[in-house]
Amino acid sequence: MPEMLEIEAYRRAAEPVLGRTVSSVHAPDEWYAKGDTTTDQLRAVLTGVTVTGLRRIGKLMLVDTDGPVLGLRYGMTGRILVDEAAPIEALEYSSDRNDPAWDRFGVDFSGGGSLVIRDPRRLGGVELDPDESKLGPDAAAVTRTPFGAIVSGSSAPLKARLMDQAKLAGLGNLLVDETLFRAGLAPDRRANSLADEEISRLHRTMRRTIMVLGERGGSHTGDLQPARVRGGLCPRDGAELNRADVGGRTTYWCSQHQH
DNA sequence: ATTGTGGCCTGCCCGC
DNA sequence: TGCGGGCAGGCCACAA
Repeated sequence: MPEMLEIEAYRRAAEPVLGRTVSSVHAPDEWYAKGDTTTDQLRAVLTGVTVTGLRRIGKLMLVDTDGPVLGLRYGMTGRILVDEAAPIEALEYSSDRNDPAWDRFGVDFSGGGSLVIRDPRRLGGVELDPDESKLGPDAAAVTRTPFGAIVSGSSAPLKARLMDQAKLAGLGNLLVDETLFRAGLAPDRRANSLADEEISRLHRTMRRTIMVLGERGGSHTGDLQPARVRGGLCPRDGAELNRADVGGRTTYWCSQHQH
């Protein structure tokens, strides 16, 4: 599913639309307009604007224009199509089918081309001028000191804290499980129980994991990923993996080396 | 404020 | 062969 790595790939794929002007807006799904935004508003406000920038904070993609900022969320199954081409053809837990009926939002540009969100399960959404201050620092960029404060500032399970987008933006279920697997930390530890050395190790490991999986091609390319099934065994030491709900998400971790 | 829970969306897969 | 239940998780509303 799209976590920050996939959203970054989407952002890069969208770069050809920089400088283009929106000629028409396709917004057939009222459910897909989030916050105070309506589909009428999307059509009225975006028609005629020129794209001036493309940014990403965590899983939120931001399209800057000479009008409002357009915020795009992809949920679990959303993909981007730029000029009819998809940079990522298949997603974990999504369909291999590719049905235009799943186009929930899109814009056409003067002189040709388009930007479309195709999302079978409608878990993504579109919002005008989203409140960027509601997100914590991006996980790929956060430095040790603020990261330490984020981890230490909560008694919630470590995994829940790392997935709290208001505190740290970008990690989803797969990236977090892979990071904790590599760092040797148990997801159900209380976040504020980590020693300084463990926080440093977690910070290093998180950033390295984001980098490595980014190079491999996505959040589903982790070493733990093939073992994330019932009865799976730890790829590092062969021990049984624990499977439990942590932070509201199905979580796999090694019964031996993650403490 | 923090933390935890449940529901939403829908396609796919498994077992009967 | 068809059918139904369970499952996936990002996000939000809500409760305590």
